[in-house]
Amino acid sequence: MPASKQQRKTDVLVELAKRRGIFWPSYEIYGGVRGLLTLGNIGFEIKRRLENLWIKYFVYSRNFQIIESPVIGPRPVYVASGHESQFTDKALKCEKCAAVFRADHLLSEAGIPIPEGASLQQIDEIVSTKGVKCPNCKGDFSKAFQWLLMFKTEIGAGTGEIGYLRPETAQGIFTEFKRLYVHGRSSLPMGVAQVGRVFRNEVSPRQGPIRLREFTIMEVEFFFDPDSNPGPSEENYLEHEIPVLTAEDQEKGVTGFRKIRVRDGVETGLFSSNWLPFFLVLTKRFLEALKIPEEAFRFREKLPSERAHYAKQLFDCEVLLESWGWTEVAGFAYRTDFDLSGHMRVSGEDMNVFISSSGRRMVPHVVEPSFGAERLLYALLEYSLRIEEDGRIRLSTPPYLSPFDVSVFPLLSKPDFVKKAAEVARMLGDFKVNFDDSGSIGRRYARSDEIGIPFAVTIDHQTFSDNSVTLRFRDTREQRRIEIGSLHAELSKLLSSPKPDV
RNA sequence: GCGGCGCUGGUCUAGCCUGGUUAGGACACCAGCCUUCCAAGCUGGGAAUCCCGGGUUCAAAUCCCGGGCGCCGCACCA
Repeated sequence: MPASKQQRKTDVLVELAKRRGIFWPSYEIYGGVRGLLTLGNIGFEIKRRLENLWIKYFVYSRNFQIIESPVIGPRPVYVASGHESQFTDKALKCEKCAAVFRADHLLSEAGIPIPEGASLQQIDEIVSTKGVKCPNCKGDFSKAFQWLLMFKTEIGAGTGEIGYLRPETAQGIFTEFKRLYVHGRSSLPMGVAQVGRVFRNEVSPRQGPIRLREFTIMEVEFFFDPDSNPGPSEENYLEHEIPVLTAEDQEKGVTGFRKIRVRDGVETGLFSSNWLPFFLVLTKRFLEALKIPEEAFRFREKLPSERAHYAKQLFDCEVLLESWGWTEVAGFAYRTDFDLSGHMRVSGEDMNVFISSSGRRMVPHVVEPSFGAERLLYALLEYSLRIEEDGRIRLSTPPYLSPFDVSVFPLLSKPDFVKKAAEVARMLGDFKVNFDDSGSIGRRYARSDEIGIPFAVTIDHQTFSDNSVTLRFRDTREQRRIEIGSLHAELSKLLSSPKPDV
């Protein structure tokens, strides 16, 4: 077996990504910064198409709103959201061996319950009165310290007004809720989406493109009234099967997942809101469109101890990756009215809405599907990567998620061939065309396959006599002769993306 | 954060242990020739802060110290 077959896909992909301009570590000339990544020409386009497909599935198909809010938020926003106090690790550092522990984990493992939101002083007191020592070396701990996972900045010159870089896009939706509700014709349910950069000052980011300090989130805040809109009015989603690993199964030590028909899950009370399984089914359709294999993703219900501070119930969508195992690519949280109530309390603005059917006023509840774009991009690339027997690399991305729509090549790099090829390339101006006339035809096909361009049009001798070209398919290397006149229509058909059917 | 290992043109790497010519190769790239379909060949070419800083030495890619980044394990991952 050739060595190339035993190569890790991760290594091949990372090498390809650097060499062909998909992604690479940022600021390398200054030594690099952990957790920051630059997307190149190819990576940018694949990610942009991935985002567009997500928008098609999660925004357009449901007629949701989509907005773009600032990356910087004033401090009160993140006081109200609970991030300033909760999106933080209180940590203890051993004075002897310098190991760092999360205070809550360390103390609860030692059988000492600590009060919710304990202050640093309280933790120091507990540590000294209970005589807690470092589990590694029995050394003493220094004073507890706080590690805030949000990036902090200052708004304005010398004003001292603290701002935070957003750790999620959600708060930019919640803070605008009153206006968005009017734009949404003052009725529930209502979905508002956002795609944008978020920032998390991770203690120790690693795993290449998987754990980043700055990345792109694609999320929907879905507002509803649990009494009058407990779930979708259509019932199609109930008949779908989804791969689920429940909290109950995990507590029993089960590690696999099982296929659950949504209707059965609903009837056994698995879901705290029926909007959760609806979005899980939509996500299953989305991952199918990404060609992530059926056995390679699952929805894992998070255990109560793993849940974010705002979540009543949380499912992660995990994709199985070669190097990192089951990896979270999306989270589905039932946030209840936690966020709007928080902003109501801190800002003093009334977030209640009037429900006509019941004549009642209430603060809307929220279910939030939230996707990490870079992780999905990586998963897409890993499951698209093909390493041929002869060592050739091919990215078998779905056509609608490829960095170019089509390559156009002259068979030979002679002036008349090149001229004709340029003409055909111009004619296909509605598509993103990769025109290449350097090297041999085989080399050009290889370069084109390597970055996943699904189709190639080649101008050959016959083109000059009957105005036909060959259309080559990346995955099969099959070639079909086609009239130049029907090329546009044929490509449009081949490049169309699927529609969510939920 | 802790420990181990690593870092050399765009990519992958030889050289490092045992300090000393113009830091070698493969692939990729560019130009020309050739070429009737899958990384062919020929000729020429460009391209390297040997991760950064300091130290030892007549002399450092090579030895020592500190830092950055990467990988693996531990910890962390609202």
